[in-house]
Amino acid sequence: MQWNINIPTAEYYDVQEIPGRTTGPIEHLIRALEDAKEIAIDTETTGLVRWKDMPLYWSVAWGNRRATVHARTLPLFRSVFQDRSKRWLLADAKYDMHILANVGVILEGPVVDIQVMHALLYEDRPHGLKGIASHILGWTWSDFQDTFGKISVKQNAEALIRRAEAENFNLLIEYAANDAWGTLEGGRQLKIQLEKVYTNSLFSVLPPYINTLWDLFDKTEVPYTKVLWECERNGILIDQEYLQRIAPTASAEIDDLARSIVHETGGKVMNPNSGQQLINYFTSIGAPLTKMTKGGVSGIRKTAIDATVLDFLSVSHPVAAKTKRFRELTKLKGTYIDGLDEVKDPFNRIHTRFNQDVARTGRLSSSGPNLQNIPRADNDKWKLRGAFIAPPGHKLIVADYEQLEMRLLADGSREEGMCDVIRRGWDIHMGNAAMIYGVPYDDISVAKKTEKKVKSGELPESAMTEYMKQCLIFRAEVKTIGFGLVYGMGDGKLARDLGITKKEATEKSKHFMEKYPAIKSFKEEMLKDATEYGCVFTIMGRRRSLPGIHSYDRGDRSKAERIAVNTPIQGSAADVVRVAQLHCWSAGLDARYGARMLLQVHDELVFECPDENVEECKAEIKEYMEHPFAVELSVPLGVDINSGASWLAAK
DNA sequence: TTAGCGGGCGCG
DNA sequence: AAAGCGCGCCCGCTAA
Repeated sequence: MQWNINIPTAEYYDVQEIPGRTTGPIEHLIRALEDAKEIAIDTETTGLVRWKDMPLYWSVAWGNRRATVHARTLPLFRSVFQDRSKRWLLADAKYDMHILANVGVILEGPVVDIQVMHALLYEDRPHGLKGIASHILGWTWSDFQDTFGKISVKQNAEALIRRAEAENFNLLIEYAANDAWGTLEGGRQLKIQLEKVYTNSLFSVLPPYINTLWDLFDKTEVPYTKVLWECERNGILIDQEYLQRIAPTASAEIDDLARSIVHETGGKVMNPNSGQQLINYFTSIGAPLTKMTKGGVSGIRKTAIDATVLDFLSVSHPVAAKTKRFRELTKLKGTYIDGLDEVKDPFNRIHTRFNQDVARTGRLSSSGPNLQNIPRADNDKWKLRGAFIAPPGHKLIVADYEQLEMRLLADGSREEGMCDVIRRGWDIHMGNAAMIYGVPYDDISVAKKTEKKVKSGELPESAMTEYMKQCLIFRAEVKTIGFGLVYGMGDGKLARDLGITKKEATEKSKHFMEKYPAIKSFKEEMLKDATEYGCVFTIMGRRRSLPGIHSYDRGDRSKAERIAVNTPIQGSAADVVRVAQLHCWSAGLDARYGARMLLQVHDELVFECPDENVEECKAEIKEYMEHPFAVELSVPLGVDINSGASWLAAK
């Protein structure tokens, strides 16, 4: 096969020369790498578990050479790995960094993840090494499975590689060296491409040193990879006994509920988690099922039986209420109680992956397990956040941005009314309601407080006056409209959410826009960018292209328009948090306080800190988070920061 | 047994 | 005419 890139011969090295196998003495490779400034590196490992698995082979590419090397040589390359002036190129960098760290190897220089580079340029394409190679280099080679065979229970990665070692060693050398060469060449091309893309920001704070996507990548994404690697490496401690205590209770409760449902439906529903059985049952008793699902990729719409439908049916059918409860409990049990238990390390710590190249907006995603969707206390009878704890002598510090997206909307639009609300330190939704309906802020505030006291039984129902109720309706309306406009909500959905007619909803959103005209202009500006340039920008100059914006399909076009409004807000929030994390990291909180960053949950950071340093550390984190940029935004950023023995207690 | 899909639902 | 954004995981179901 002829490829349109040059592929040098794969060299092989081991601790000592092996006639007919190695290419030369290992010292030659050490010397060559000592001279190299830019090196791609990859590992072949015993498996995919990042806190446990070990390297078997590693491969490197630099200049116009590539080599595969036995893992036992790694200690000999100390001088190479410790050289801070070297740039390392990797694909899925954090994975290999974990594997290397498992044998004591730390890459001290900057680590460049070509998957993140690719994600900045081509949001809608696959960012895996093989995907990048075929897309950017026009080069494909046989993947792990085609080279070594399928990983199964009986044949794990190590067994497969050992077999190749014995049976077809050259194939192994070739495969490993391909990965490194593809990474090096892909990285070189992507750098050239990133340098060509000039970027922009609607907001005023884009630092002068960011002109192109390469600048954005080099200044923020590259150091961020290491920050995230440390978060992953640290992991978060789990209270093992806590989980063990609630697991049987949960099982028993679920079983009871299931039995009761089977009984009440006369045995027609054997498994309340089966949508089909539920649909059959409710149809058989003549219950109305009108809602349809979206239909997934195929677009085939089916009868929906989700929480909204079950709520509706609950009024006349107790089975529906029980089914909903059953779903909630099995979700908690399966995903969070059993799920977390299965992935903890021997020290009861859980290591999520923070994916830097997944979300189209520039947000992180978290997986294996996802620690960004742990239930909140108000939605979880077992208080699972209480199972995430600090070790003895430590506290968890939890820092939350207050209304970050709304504040960025205020800054981006320069809507004076909204900026004013924020500068006064008002609650954003109450303040907006006051501005838009011309009601005194204090009245709404009093109404909210009274409502709270009535709910807790401290005050009688009669304490709520009609006027107070009206104030709260104003607040609820403005809150829904506010969130809705960030997501591009239509009036139909707004009407449904507020329980009013569509005509009324249209009136209300019109009224909102009349009072906050700059918000309207902001939306129009984003749509203009999208139409003219085919992309929108975030505060740090991240781009998202919108191919659907000129689609002839009205649905696709509308979707692109909603994205055009949402991405600058959601993506800018992600940028702010990212920059704050970089500040926290470069401030050396670990060295000075023994404080470690553990989690990022979009607008929230979680740290672990020795008791005696908690207050000082909190003050510093708050400062970094509230002032991420050299230039101040047009509104202040607010951070709510707390500490406690657990994630639950620190809220 | 395994893989992929759709529905549903947890979070921000 | 109607249309909310961004994720990942569990479960049931079907096909291979």
